[in-house]
Amino acid sequence: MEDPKHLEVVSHLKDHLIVSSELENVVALFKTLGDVTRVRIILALAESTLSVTEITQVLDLNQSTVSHQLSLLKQQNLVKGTRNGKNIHYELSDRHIMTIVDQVKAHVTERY
Amino acid sequence: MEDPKHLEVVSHLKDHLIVSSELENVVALFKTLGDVTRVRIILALAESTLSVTEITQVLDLNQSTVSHQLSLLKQQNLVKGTRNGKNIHYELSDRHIMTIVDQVKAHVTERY
DNA sequence: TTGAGATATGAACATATGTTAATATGTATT
DNA sequence: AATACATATTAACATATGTTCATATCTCAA
Repeated sequence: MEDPKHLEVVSHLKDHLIVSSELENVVALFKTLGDVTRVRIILALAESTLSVTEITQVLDLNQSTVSHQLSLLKQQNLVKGTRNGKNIHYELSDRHIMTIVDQVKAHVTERY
Repeated sequence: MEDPKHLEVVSHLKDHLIVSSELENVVALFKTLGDVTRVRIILALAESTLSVTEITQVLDLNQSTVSHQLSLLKQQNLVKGTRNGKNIHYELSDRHIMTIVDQVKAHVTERY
């Protein structure tokens, strides 16, 4: 009843599925994108470069929340900030991110 | 010192950034992909259709853990299972997922 | 150098999440 | 029907996560 090829494939699978540090990085990135606040910040920055205060106002968030989340986004290389006097202008560090978001949007829209 | 266009853009941004249910869905999908165990299961299923027991053996996981995580993956339409006697064969429900994973891999690899 | 505005940081808290053990449910075989 | 195997479910637990308040740090202007 069982396909002999299947058994062979499965028996060898264990050795081939390595827990690479690359996997850890991919997952960490997904985790970072798995929060509404952070994605809203990303979407806002996709429209325009913004200071922390501006993000706070535009998204109706606590200043502290914005700083904390920006810090996580920076750690993942998703945004970068450059000081401009008293303000820090934040922007997406990479076009790639929007591509990813669009990709997932497409997946979500497809269902049903 | 401030670009007048910038001010205008920002002042209108608040109304245009809607918290859509689509956003919620995108984020939920990211959150689902933001766990090593779940991604490992996805990567395993990308190689071959597998039963719960096989996943358990191949990935060295608790049977309960596998069932729980498969349940979450099913909720997000990432995998589907079809009963086959005592076993349930799980497979990726959609090619899209691997595209997304690859996309993110590319992003991660790019850094430095 | 003092004060005010902008941003970051630390601690505390409530909630969410992942894993496990125990058990229930489903399915085939005898 | 009884047993064994496969999968799902429930409850419990420890840990992780997101938000907030309070406060620190940084920068400019007076």
